Amino acid sequence: MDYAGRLSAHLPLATRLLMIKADGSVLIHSDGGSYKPLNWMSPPCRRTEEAGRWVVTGKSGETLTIEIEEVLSDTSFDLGVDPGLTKDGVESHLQELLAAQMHVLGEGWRLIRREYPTAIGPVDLMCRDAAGGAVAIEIKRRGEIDGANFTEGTASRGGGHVAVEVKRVAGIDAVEQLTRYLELLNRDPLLAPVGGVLAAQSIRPQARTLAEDRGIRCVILDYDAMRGMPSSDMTLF
Amino acid sequence: MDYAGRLSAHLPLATRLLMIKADGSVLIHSDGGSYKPLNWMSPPCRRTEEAGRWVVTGKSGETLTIEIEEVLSDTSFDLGVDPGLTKDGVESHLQELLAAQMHVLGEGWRLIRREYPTAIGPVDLMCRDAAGGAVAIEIKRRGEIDGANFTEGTASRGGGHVAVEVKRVAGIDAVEQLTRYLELLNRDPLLAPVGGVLAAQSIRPQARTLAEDRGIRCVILDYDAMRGMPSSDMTLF
DNA sequence: TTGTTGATTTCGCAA
DNA sequence: TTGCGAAGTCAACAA
Repeated sequence: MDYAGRLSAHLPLATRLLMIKADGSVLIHSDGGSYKPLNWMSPPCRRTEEAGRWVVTGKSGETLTIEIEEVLSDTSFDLGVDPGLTKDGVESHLQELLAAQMHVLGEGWRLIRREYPTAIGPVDLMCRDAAGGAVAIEIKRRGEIDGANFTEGTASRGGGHVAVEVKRVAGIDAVEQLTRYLELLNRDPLLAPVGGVLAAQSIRPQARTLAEDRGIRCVILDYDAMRGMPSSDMTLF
Repeated sequence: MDYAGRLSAHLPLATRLLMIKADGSVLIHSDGGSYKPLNWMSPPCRRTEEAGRWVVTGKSGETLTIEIEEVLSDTSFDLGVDPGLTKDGVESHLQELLAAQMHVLGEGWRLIRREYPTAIGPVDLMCRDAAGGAVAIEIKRRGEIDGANFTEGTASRGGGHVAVEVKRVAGIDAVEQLTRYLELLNRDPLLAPVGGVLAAQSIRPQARTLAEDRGIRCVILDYDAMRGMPSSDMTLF
């Protein structure tokens, strides 16, 4: 095998596993290492085959040339469409954690339901604070809060309803989104008044300023601490 | 498939390609994407097999559970030992190029040695400018210079010694690193005074500002042009 | 479209 | 063994 692209690489003659995916990409695996192949060609690419010689040409002109001395096995299957992979331990995991540990938001807080539906989209968690006020929570892992703390920010207003937004990587839009939720939720006489909480593992100063200017409480979540607390531990670390 | 480790992941039932390498590692590939499998278990790991159910346990206790509904094909081969891969065209290649083309840094510059040792680490290249001043070069491919040019930056000071740093992906730390080298090198009365040059394929404005503030010359390397010059051109770009 | 950041990163080198 | 930086990184996501 010879590869000529951003770098040059050469593989001597040996028994290897060649994989051709549906998109034409080619992988050359050895019998060890990790999931990374010895060499490969990423899609999009074209492959020409002639007399034991494959030439795979990538989009940018890089070439992967494979000389095939002997074929030990050659199988082909249509895998069909990929249903996709679902990962937890990320957003949804933090959502679970916070749902199971409402107390980190305040004494007496309790969950109403997850993925609370609204006209402009679901809020991750809906709950009530100690005074019985409704609380909406949207979960993401890291946010734009920076330097805030549970003990900081606008205190939970007794009896007031609180919407909690936990953003992952968002910018100021997390505050904007929470603001939209609050506007909508406050139109419901059964919920209003609804306060807001922006919760994240970290919040940028800009977002915090904007949030607090709108009376939205800023909350920092300690993911490691929360992960150590709950009863269920599907994840090991 | 279910994975429980640093995160949790689930794959629904579908036709997939399972690969077991000689070291026991397991790969689950779909028919697209890149060379990265949908899921995997890195070595070292152990695998137990029972009634269409594989359980792969990693070193740290993470588990990969695979339920096998139907086997379309099952082949096994001993690939033997891997002769290994040889790569060119990365850092060392650019180091070679610059070592062979000192003239791109200035007329009359010449190489002293590659991997020049210092107490805080090796400088990739040590050379002398036209006036006989010592020059230290550390090679990486892309850097944090952005918008600089050979004709820009602090001009090579006649007779002064110049340390040249060529960073690949570094941030401002490239400037810091070069600064440390310069401090150390300037303690050597046989070398001092030693100037600095930060060379890269691109440099971020921040780094350039910091560098030039410290009297470090900023240099952009034209990799394509440099590669086109020498006799060998195994790589395409 | 472009840039930035995280990854079950992997991989290499050096201390 | 450990730690750090590079990768033909890949991939998700914000600007």
